[in-house]
Amino acid sequence: MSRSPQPYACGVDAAIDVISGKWKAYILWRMADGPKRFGELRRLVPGITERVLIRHLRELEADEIVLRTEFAQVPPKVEYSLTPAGVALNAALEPLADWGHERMDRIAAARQPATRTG
Amino acid sequence: MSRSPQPYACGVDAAIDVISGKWKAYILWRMADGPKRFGELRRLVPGITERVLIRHLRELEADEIVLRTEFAQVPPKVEYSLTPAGVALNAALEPLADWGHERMDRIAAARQPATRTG
DNA sequence: CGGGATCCATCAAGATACTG
DNA sequence: CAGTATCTTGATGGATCCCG
Repeated sequence: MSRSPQPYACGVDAAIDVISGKWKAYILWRMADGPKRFGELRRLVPGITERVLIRHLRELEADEIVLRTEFAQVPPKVEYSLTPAGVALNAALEPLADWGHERMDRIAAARQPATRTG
Repeated sequence: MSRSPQPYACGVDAAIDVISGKWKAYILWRMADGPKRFGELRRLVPGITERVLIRHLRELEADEIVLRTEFAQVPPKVEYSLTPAGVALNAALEPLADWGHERMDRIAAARQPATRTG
């Protein structure tokens, strides 16, 4: 998926397209409790590289999910926060999160090729 | 995204991982009103190739979202239907679909690089 | 009809290094 | 601190041909 130039058949397509980045949903989740700085997000999303983080942030910004606020200061400071649309998206994600939560290990199991008992 | 071997941080990750295929949500949507045959799905999802369709179907099957039923007949017949988990997933997708529906053109606009008036 | 196999294009994502 | 630039790779999606 991801940013197909085609018109969407239904709302799901569009929504999925917005959050189908590898870490996007996770980033949104982390921003739910308030604005975050770049460095904060990097720490909150272990394993992500700056390049990927900034890229996801930019895409989310383009989709009006997050708001980037730049402070003109001597030590650079930028804050990323959820827009109203972002808050609404997070809310819409809740049932999905719930569904995913109870099926999480089933899903994880499907991604393990073998049983690997030893 | 897609089928990361890592454990999920939250339910959203897992859910997104399940439906982040290019056509997966759309396929699920189409199966909501009853079992579909392979050829039907191919017609219902215009533009998809057999390879990609079967691949998505297999993955959804592995995630226990769809059930594949094979009929031992002279003309081969296979039916794909939603499992209970698949039905629940579709239900959980509704708020997201709603969100996506009202922001659809905003999202589509973000994917258009320029204004292209001419 | 319902797939499988192979080859290919694209792009998201990761590693690393550098800058204002 | 908050990015940017370049290179590489692996996954996803697509085209085409073949088979039971």
